[in-house]
Amino acid sequence: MRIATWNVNSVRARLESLLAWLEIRSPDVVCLQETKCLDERFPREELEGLGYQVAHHGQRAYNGVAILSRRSLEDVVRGIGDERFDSEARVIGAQIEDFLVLSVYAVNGVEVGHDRFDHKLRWFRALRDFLALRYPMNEKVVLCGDLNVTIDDRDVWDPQRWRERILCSTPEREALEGILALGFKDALRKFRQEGGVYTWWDYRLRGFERGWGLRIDHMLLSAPAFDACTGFEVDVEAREGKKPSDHAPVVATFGDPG
DNA sequence: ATGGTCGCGGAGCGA
Repeated sequence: MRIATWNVNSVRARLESLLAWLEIRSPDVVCLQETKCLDERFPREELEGLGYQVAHHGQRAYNGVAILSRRSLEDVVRGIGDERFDSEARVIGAQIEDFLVLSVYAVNGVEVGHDRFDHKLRWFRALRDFLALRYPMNEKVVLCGDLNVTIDDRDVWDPQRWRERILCSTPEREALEGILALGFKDALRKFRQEGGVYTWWDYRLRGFERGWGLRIDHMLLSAPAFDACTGFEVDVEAREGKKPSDHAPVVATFGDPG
């Protein structure tokens, strides 16, 4: 079983690249973020044509999350059951065989001290409460997505430059730590301890060409999922081509590496 | 400190 997560920055703008990537990599499950469209504009038929069942939770122009699965997709949950936050489409979950999969797009927060920064911290607390209520950690829980936070300075190309700035600040890292404290572990760190693994590069700074990256897309695993995880990679090549997303896909393998 | 590039939707907002 291979599970991927990818912030595509508009599923419609990225459809050609996404379809080509799915054909080459053929993951069993794909969590998408920033689909940026209503459900009726989601390219369902094209994805079903590649053998995927589709669950989408979208809105007009912003946000939007989806789960694609070549295996049976059941018990779809949209939102976190908190009306303070569910006007923005940021969370979708589903059961896929013995995995509980979540596709999450965290609040960005703009900058430290901004109104949206405080909103981001409150949103993380609400997400934590939702997970604590609905996701038994003795199951194989796979929380995927653009969490818009670096876990520590190994996830930052220039920690001095990014010190206490958005995506890297102590309050954000503590908010993410609140999720991890439920019992999740960072899939990457089962395999690699060194820094320099990034998933996002700013379009504006021409960050990819300069190696100016951050790791803000994560796969957080419950202990049973962590134990079952046999591989992890960031597909940096997908950030290279023409008209790329600003994020690279992350792919984890569970069970037989094949 | 500032600006830079995308995508949506058709001006300005969000990232």
